[in-house]
Amino acid sequence: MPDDPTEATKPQAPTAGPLWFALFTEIGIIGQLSRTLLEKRLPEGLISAHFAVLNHLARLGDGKTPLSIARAFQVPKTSMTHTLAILEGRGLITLAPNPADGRSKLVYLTEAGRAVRQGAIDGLSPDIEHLAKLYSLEKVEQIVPLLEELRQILDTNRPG
Amino acid sequence: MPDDPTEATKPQAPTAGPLWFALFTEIGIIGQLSRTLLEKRLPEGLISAHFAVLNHLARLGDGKTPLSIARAFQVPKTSMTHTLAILEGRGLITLAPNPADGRSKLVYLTEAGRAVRQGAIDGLSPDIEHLAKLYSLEKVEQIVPLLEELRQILDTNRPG
DNA sequence: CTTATATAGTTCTATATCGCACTACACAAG
DNA sequence: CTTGTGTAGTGCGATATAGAACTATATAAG
Repeated sequence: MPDDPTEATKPQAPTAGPLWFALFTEIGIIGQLSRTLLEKRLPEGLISAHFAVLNHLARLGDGKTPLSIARAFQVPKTSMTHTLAILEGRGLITLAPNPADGRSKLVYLTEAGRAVRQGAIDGLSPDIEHLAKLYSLEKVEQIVPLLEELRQILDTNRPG
Repeated sequence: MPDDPTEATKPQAPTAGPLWFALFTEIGIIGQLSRTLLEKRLPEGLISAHFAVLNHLARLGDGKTPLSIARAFQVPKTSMTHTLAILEGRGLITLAPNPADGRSKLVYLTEAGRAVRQGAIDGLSPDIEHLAKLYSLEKVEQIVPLLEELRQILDTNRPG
């Protein structure tokens, strides 16, 4: 029935669907491209998911639990266990028992972890400057709040 | 030196970097959330990457080569080989030799493939209607062209 | 025609992601 | 204290992603 051409004659909301699809498609591709860009600036073997954790801890403060980090990125906790094991193996974070809860742990950045994060950020700055020449700051300023709002809506209406 | 506070007093482009970071962070998280949303509406075992291929072929016409599809999504061709093998195994596409190039193949949607795609789209329409109540169409219309432009810039300036 | 180089796709292998089942601890009820 | 229920994290297995090396075909140079 959605293929019925007469459907399209409905006065309100003629076909918002395709626009939403286009939105998510663009977001998917840009996500892919930016991930690739970032990973070129990371030490061998580190990927976007690893950086994301380092960045999260540096920006919002470390001493977070693994589960809270997993939730922040909307990934299963098993994935986070794996990511944290890699980071710990590389000496970029340390895992300490949570004094407030025996089931839990707390994640702390090491100096090496901070350095890797800062190095990636510094390494990206030429890329960003280059982008800034081609895509005006005004556009970025326009998009970011719109995306933040959308993210929040998707986030709070998750279970579906 | 990027931590030097005096840096921030530069008249032009005081710190565009963090804004760009925020942009890509939001895009990453929204990508993650929308992927999860989509996968709830797909048949068991099919994921976002599989749907993307079906959708691509349905929208732009089938008879594409595997490599062209890989490029459209910015994934390595080895990943596409795998994805296509899954889709073929499920009877959602067929792979035919390319009469114009003996090295190459052409990908065609089967009726089952079209049906799975349409089923996912139909299944998503309640979700989209729900989103549309919380996030105005105007905002989507505002974002999409901005993202398209950004994607194109990232796409053409890839090698870095 | 022969050779050199480039391209499409696959195979192999390593790592990432994620669901399921499990353990350990927390906390409330009794 | 004991029991029942919920939560944090892990181990394991299945599938996804991606780089390196390989095969087969195409195309250009001579």
